[in-house]
Amino acid sequence: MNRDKLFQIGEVSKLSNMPVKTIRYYDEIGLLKPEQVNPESGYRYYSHRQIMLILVIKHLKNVGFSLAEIKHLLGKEDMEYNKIQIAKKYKEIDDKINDLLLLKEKIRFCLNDTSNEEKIKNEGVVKLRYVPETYVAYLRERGPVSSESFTVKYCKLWSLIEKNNLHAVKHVQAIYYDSCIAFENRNNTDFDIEVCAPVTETKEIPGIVRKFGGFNAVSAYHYGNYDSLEALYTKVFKYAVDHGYKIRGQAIDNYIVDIISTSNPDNYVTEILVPVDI
Amino acid sequence: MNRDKLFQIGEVSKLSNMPVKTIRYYDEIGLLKPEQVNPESGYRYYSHRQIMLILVIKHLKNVGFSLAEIKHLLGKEDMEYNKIQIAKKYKEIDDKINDLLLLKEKIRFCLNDTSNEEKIKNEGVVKLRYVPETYVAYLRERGPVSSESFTVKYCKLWSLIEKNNLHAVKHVQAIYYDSCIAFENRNNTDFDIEVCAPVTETKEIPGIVRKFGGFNAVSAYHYGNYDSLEALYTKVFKYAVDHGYKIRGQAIDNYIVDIISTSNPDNYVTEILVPVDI
DNA sequence: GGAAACGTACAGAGCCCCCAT
DNA sequence: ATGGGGGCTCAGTACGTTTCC
Repeated sequence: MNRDKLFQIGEVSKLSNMPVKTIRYYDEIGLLKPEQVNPESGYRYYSHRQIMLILVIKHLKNVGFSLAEIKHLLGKEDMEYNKIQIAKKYKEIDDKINDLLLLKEKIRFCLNDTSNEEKIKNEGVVKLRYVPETYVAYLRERGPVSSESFTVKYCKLWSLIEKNNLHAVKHVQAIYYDSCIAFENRNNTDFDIEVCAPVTETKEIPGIVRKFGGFNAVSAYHYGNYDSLEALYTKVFKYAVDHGYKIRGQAIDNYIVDIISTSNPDNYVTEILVPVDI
Repeated sequence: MNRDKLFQIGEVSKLSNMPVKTIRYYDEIGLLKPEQVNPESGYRYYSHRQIMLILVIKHLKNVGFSLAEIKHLLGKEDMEYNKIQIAKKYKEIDDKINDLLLLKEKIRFCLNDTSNEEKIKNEGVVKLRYVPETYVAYLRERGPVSSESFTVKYCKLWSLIEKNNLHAVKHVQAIYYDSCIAFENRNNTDFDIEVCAPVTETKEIPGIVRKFGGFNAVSAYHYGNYDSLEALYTKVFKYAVDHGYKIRGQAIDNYIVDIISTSNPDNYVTEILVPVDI
């Protein structure tokens, strides 16, 4: 039976279009042993059946099996078993596609956000806008207004998102539930603050995901670091009062471009929102 | 400025939900250096800004950047550059999705084929069927009928498919252009044989991809190894003659279940086709 | 006594470099 | 030119030991 022509590793490589190193590696891990090995030179010799096997391995690799799985599959000659494995792999690939589609969606938001940046170069312009309804993962806690405490809140929010397998998109927001007090009592260290991030999931989960938006708000864009946010808030509140809108009592920072997108605070873009009833 | 609270690595780990080892590893590769290091103990101390950076790193990792890319991105503070990189990554993901969709399609064919297997348990039944039009990658060469020479032909066909970035689906076929001679001149070593495989691409490429099918053929299924294929061919030819069909002069092996799907030749399923004009 | 540090090995699927024939 | 082997990649994880707070 072994009177078939035997091929050297280089010939096999050329025929099967598979690097020599890889074929040697397959021998090493026991996936594809040569038909013969010259005990003196260590040269490997392959039969045409093994070359076919390389094609089979390629096929299975293309279908997404790992080398370990392929080794297992080649061991069995049972069709049913293979069919089950392939069906499983099919589902795996479907899941992977769904993950990537979500990821794509996420990135699309990033791109949109940064390109939005160009059309919102209306620094300091105050106007009324409707905030559409979305679902957000949220974390509401009392605490001081300091970047350190914000960091902690964001971390907690993110842990929440990760632990519940949610998919956050777009930018993060902070809601100050007692903004009116805040502006009078600067050095208070006990504010009622919520940080939240829009997610793709569209159902409420008590304590984790809730609806946000669905109201009108007076809005303005702020560029640069957060030192001068307050002046803009004063302007926005004044706008609401001047137009006779009823202020609901919260203030919202909508971090369009923040530390996630740029390391230079001068590039920050923040929309501030004061929800009102008109 | 450095009067902020500094965090030990364990605290950072708990807050950011990132293993201690990983944070240390990020220091090692220079991705995230601690704010301070105690020169005596080697203890690392992080500020809240660096904890935010961990979230940024997580975000970028989620979006598909490698650690090296992230290091590069964090080095720059230029928005435009980041935007370009993100757009690039977006395209990468889109490509990956398309690849997976093709792969999914490919697997769907595998599953269909093997489930077809059940409904074609009509061993030896000869009947007329229409072979629909498809596009196939093909390789037509003269040579002997031996498994060795077939191996070489398949390898060449596969190289062709790979080099032209084609996407083969379903099973492979062999077309014997001088089948009539073949049955008389068994030991001839110079047959006109074509091996081909259906591809998803739907345009002809001269010498590589062509249309196949669009004709009627007498068909029968063969189970097991190829030793007894010939008897079935005789039966099929007789069927064509008996029904008064005009034989076109080729014979086609359609390898439904072959070495790619099973390692046991007893499980092989081959459809044989003799194209006819009715 | 828990938490920090350090060093080494391992995972998958190969790729790259150097040396011998 | 064609073999062989060993070390390297990536993004960590696991194990073991020692030192620090």
